[in-house]
Amino acid sequence: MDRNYYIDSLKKSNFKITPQRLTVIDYVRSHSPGHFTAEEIFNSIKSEEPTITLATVYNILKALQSSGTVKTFETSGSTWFETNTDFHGNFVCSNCGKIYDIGIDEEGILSNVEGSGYSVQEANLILKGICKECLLDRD
Amino acid sequence: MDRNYYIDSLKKSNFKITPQRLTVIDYVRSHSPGHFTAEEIFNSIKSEEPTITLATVYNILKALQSSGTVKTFETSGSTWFETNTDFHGNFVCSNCGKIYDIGIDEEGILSNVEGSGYSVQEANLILKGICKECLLDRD
DNA sequence: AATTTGTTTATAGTAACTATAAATTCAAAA
DNA sequence: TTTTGAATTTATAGTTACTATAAACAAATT
Ligand SMILES: [Mn+2]
Ligand SMILES: [Mn+2]
Ligand SMILES: [Zn+2]
Ligand SMILES: [Zn+2]
Repeated sequence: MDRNYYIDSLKKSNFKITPQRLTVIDYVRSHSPGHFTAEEIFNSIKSEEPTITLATVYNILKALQSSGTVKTFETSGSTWFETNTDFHGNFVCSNCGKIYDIGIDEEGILSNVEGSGYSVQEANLILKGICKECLLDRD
Repeated sequence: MDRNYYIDSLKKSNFKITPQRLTVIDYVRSHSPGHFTAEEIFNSIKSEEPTITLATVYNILKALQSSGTVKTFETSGSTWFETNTDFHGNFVCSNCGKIYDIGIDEEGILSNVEGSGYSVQEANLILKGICKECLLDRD
């Protein structure tokens, strides 16, 4: 995604543009699509942004989330952030820890739920198992 | 589910039967189907089991989980335990906090993922939104 | 340039677990 | 039925991931 997409989305939600926010945006953009913890981002950018704190990274991610450019899900005791805002499954490999995006038919799931009278704001499908690569290595 | 189903499942996995484990089993059985945190269970059973600690409740839930009678998922910063081990979605209402079980076609999702070469051990669909009841009250 | 309001920083605090080791108890075997 | 050994519970300390607070600072509107 274009850098301005993140900036404009922040502006549309009345968030200010700060150097710290731009640094986080540049980080997630250059690692996109990917899955990050706040701590991971914090550790990676503190050379470039030496006064930043972990609390600020959490705040920035919350701002990005509320402006719609970042999504989250929880698993293995922590919160993961990602720039892939399309509906998809997140497959966590029990062996190597990598997280993979899996295309899933949104309509099939949501029609089911909304048909039962619920109004869905957010949906997360989290899968655990062994990934392709690890299955091959296991011989 | 029958009380012996939990007991036999523990035995099959070489877990011992203790009064504390039976108390937790009785609790989840009598609130089934439901969604519990470890703390919730701990607070509810400590009148009956006055020396029990929260660590023990966590241990017991881990034993039940590994013997296959209890499943878990994470959302809103904590781990939820449930006795419904069939594949289903968990809908969390943003308004009242209640969690509802939603029937979902497992085959449709898993065929998609396993078709891509992954071996799935576990799948969790977590939905957030406004529940039926809260939608009606909102007028 | 001045003002306002949002943001960052530093730091303290909390919630949800997890680890450790001693005391206890379960259950299989003698 | 007692003994035995491993599993479990308990008490407690520790950790991780996150949240709150308030003062210092900076962005953006005028
Ligand atoms: Mn993803
Ligand atoms: Mn459920
Ligand atoms: Zn793997
Ligand atoms: Zn509700």
